[in-house]
Amino acid sequence: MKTVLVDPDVRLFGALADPTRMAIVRELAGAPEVCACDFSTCCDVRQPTVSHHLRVLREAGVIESERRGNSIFYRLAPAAADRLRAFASELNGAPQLIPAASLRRGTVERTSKESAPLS
Amino acid sequence: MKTVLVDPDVRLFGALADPTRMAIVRELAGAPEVCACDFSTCCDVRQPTVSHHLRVLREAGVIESERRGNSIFYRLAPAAADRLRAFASELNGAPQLIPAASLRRGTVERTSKESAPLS
DNA sequence: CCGGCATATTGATACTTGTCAATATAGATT
DNA sequence: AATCTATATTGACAAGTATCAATATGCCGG
Repeated sequence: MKTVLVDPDVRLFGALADPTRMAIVRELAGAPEVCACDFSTCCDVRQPTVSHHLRVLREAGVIESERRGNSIFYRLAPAAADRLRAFASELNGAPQLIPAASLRRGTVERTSKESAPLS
Repeated sequence: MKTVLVDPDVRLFGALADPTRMAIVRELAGAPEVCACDFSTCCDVRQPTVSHHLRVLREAGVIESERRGNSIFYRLAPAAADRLRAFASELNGAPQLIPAASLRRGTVERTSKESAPLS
């Protein structure tokens, strides 16, 4: 499997980038845990499809599973929300090497040819 | 286009669920803005592919663009990180209707047949 | 150990998507 | 206007994925 070749963040976002899986995740966000058998109804897909999506979510680290008797219960992985927040911080908490203001004045070089000031 | 039919969050995660787009986003996280012409080199794809990915990211609300002369400069949309954090809160800040402890004691009913206590 | 229930896997199919070469569009410069 | 540079669009193709029916596996109760 390519499983290990993909960036964990890309993996995480890929897991959340499907309407059925989003429905599963939102269902899990509203309860401490949910039996696998309950997703089929709420997501309007057949059982094998549910099973497939649960696997994707689990392998991406979004959910955790626990067998109890015949049933398997799923819950959100505690780390999932943290990983999202960490990525969010990566976005706007970035080390600002060059102050945006100086760029606006055209006082620093650019990698591209264009160097006109901002409109 | 189905454009408007898809959940905005699914759209957002879909935009981040590709290694090339992730590279673009990370590049943008390290600088106030980047010229479109610079992504082709850093992401090792041809210009039309870069253009395609930039469109996906823009339509998902991840990035903003601004034309300046011949070039077009891109930067991260300020709201992007906030949306990620909001979703993260949706995950673990969920309204806990039933205290997890009572479930653990088996004092409430479940939608499924299984009702054995957690291991 | 057998039948029944819950979940997983397989195989097939339709749809989506990432990529590129070729071409089009838009702005700037001469 | 002609042309150059930068970006976008188109069309084609390969690869990936979501879905299902059919089937397999695993667990429990008799």
